[in-house]
Amino acid sequence: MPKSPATKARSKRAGSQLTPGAIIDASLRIAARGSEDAFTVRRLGEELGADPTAIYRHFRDKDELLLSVADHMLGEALDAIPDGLDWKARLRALADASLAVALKYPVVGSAMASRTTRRSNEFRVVELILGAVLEAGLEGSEAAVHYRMIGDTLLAYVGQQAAFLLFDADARAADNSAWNREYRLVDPQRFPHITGLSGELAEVTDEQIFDATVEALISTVEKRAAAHRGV
Amino acid sequence: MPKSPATKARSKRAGSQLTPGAIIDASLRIAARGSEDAFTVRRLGEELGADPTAIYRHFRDKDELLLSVADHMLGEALDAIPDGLDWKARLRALADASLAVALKYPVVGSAMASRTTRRSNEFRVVELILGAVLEAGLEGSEAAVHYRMIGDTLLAYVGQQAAFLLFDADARAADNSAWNREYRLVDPQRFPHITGLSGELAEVTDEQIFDATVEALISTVEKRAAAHRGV
DNA sequence: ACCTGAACACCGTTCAAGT
DNA sequence: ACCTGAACACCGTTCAAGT
Repeated sequence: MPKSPATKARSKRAGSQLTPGAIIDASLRIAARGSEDAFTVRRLGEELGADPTAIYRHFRDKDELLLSVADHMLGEALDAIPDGLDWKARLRALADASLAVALKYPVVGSAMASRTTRRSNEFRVVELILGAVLEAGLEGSEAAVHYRMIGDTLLAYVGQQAAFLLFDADARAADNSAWNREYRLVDPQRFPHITGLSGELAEVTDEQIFDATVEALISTVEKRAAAHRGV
Repeated sequence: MPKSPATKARSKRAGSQLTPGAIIDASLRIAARGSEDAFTVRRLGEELGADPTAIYRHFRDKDELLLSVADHMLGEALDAIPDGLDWKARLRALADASLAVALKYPVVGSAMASRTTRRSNEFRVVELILGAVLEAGLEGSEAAVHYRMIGDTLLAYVGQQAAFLLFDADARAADNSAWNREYRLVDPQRFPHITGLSGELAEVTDEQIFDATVEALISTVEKRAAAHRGV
């Protein structure tokens, strides 16, 4: 496809037709390769067939590029959420889609865990969460605080999972097997609870943890809304 | 104090008495300077009065050093938790102490958000959380899953806050003022909830968000324990 | 107006050489 | 047995030079 006649005009001078969109697309392709391909300015230049420093004509620095890529990812997550869901199902769908997109592009997912893109798709996410907590029955500053609780917790958790994917295979394996190694060998006198639950601890899955966290956020909103109605 | 006669023997050859403990202490001093002092191998050599590469005689690589420093931080957090608290107060104290220590040494706090130190103080934290959820009334795999929910969520949240502290002042200011800038200028037709709550959103504090998150974790454990007793 | 490429000021880590 | 210091293979970014 890159060699078809239709694209000839765009490449008459190799790599000289850079646009912000083309740079973001190339960034997403590199990010999707996870830890196998470092997301560097030089690698990005290669992917674009241009000089590594050409991107500085379109983005102030790498951070601004990352924010734009992250906002693109939020858009991808939002587009995966179907219409017509009630507030709980909307929050669950947002959580699942956010995790999926962060694991798909882990370099960006982890780098953006403590940032705000302040771009259009982030506005859509905020509007979605606010709509959910308002539908649940929260109002005013209580709605605002609980939106932040949900947004920050989701972002942090999802970024944490993405960052873990970026460690080299050895470090990941060591962390994953810790429950079956270091935690099995712990002194039963000093750590009776760890010893007593070592089997159950080794069997907990990432899905169980994520589900429990999301349900904790949802049921907290529900509980606050019920308390509010009771007043 | 470093110049007292008692310490003379230790410094007859400048910087030649490195120990893992001295390297960890120097790391903590650098980390405590936050974004003002980069936590690099070269900077660490300076702080120790030794060649930058001397630390490789005591730690396999920088990651192993970071894990040791992080475990030291967990010890500092644990030592700040008083005895005799009930399970809810213990979890609240752990959350507060973890946040405090991560904000005190933000470089390490943010780098370790998705890691497991597998060292002694981490065992103590696990034992504390497991003890709390067991005291609340959870058992077996339910205790294990809820321990992971609390541990992972706290670590992720606290790491996110620490990472935010590391951005340069400009980026931090831009993120903090977003609620008073970008979010105020949003299209009221497309984003009615953001528009309606813009005042409340700008006033939410980090403390409110952290408290709401910790209470969400605690009340989820309480709710599950009550459901369990009901069976 | 945009792209190039040399250059700068950094990183973490290795390894032969010292003591 | 431990420390040194040159060296390597990287980073992001700047800036004068090209077109």
